[in-house]
Amino acid sequence: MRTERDKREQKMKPVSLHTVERLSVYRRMLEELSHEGVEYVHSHQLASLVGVTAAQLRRDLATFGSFGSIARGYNVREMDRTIGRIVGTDVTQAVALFGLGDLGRALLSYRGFEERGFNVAAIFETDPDKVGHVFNGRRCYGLDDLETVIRHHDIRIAILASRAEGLQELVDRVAAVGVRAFLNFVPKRVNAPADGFVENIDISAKLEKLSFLSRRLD
Amino acid sequence: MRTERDKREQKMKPVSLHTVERLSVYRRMLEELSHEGVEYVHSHQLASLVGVTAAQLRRDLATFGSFGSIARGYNVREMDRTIGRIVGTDVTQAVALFGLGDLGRALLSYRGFEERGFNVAAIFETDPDKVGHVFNGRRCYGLDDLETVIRHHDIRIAILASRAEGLQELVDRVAAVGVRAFLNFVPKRVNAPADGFVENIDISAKLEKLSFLSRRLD
DNA sequence: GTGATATTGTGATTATATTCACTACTATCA
DNA sequence: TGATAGTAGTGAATATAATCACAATATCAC
Repeated sequence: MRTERDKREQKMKPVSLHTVERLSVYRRMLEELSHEGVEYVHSHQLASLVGVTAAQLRRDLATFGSFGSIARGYNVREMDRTIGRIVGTDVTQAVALFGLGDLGRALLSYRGFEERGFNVAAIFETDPDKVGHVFNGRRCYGLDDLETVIRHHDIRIAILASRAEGLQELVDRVAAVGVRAFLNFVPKRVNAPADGFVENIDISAKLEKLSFLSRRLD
Repeated sequence: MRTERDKREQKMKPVSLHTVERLSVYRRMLEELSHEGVEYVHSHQLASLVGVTAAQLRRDLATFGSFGSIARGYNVREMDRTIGRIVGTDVTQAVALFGLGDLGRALLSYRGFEERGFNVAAIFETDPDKVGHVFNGRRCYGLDDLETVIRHHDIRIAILASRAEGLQELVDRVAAVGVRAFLNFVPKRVNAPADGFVENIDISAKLEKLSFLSRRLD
């Protein structure tokens, strides 16, 4: 049998995830330029600013259409908005934070969420001392309320900053309510639910990579 | 024409950075297995646990030699040690943390550093209220002492969690004292110094990637 | 207007990463 | 001991990503 998803992905042009990640990088630089009052930018300028080749930048953008004008380059503000539309941050999305330890607290005061249209609508914790209180203007719930709160706020993305124990079970339970995207800070492998995605942020792995690279020069 | 760099890289076997990143993932799972008392593991078992193909796992390991035994698989503890030796975490390395805001504080209490042989030997801050004090057992210095402290502790890796302003200048100054590896949490592009490496941890980019992916299903 | 210039978007090419598929082998057990 | 089942390591094939290089064309100076 062929699922709905198969059919859709067959029709849909495959997009490189490398490209999608770079869009965010371009976008940040575009906003910096916009802030400086720059109106138009050429591919080789922007590319050099973010450290990629001009050809790659053009190819990345061409994946989604044709946005530049010959001999004038790309309109900074327009391209910023376009990328926002592509990645889907043109409308605010509700996210839930799981775990309010040191990392969770740091994430709560991370301004990048709102800047990019992500609204931390709820916090979940197992610690009864935290449940029921409000942190940085966000209410902290116990896991009993999980389904209700996620549905009520229409949560789209879950940020995992909890303990490693029971993480997979938590993910599965959250996925069952309809959440498909998980940003995982916990140094523990989780399987993505069906039709879902897990992105891992692995500090140790990055550190070990750096260690490997710098050792190589000696 | 053949450049100096070409010659050097020809001698040195090129190693895929994808492979290096996966080594860390394998390693974490190996430690979990070791903790559970597992002595030997087959490529397809370990591969399925971490979500890669068995062929890829074997290829990754084969980059660095031949560690498994036919029909018995890989010795869990030995492979763990081997990976440690490859990435260079068999000896403790001193790292410095730049910036003691919310994120910096969270990183200070992140146990992954010590677990992987990284010792946060010093903190640097511009806020005079913090300079001179001790946080989580680590002394906080002002930028005046930068060169002295880095040399004294033989700092190898810099973790960037400061403000975006003046980041490039900071990196260049730190690189001038011999630090070649930078782990950048600041949402701002930095150019790697000559013979140096910058690894970015970009939370917004990961979020936008998730947003893109989950939107795609609708 | 018009020609000179410079840039985008893209087909063709190259480089890199992953997977396939098989060989040589080793532990196990009859 | 010898047959068997099943695995690691790897050359070959495939898939994916990055780069090259150029045709088409918009802008601008005059």
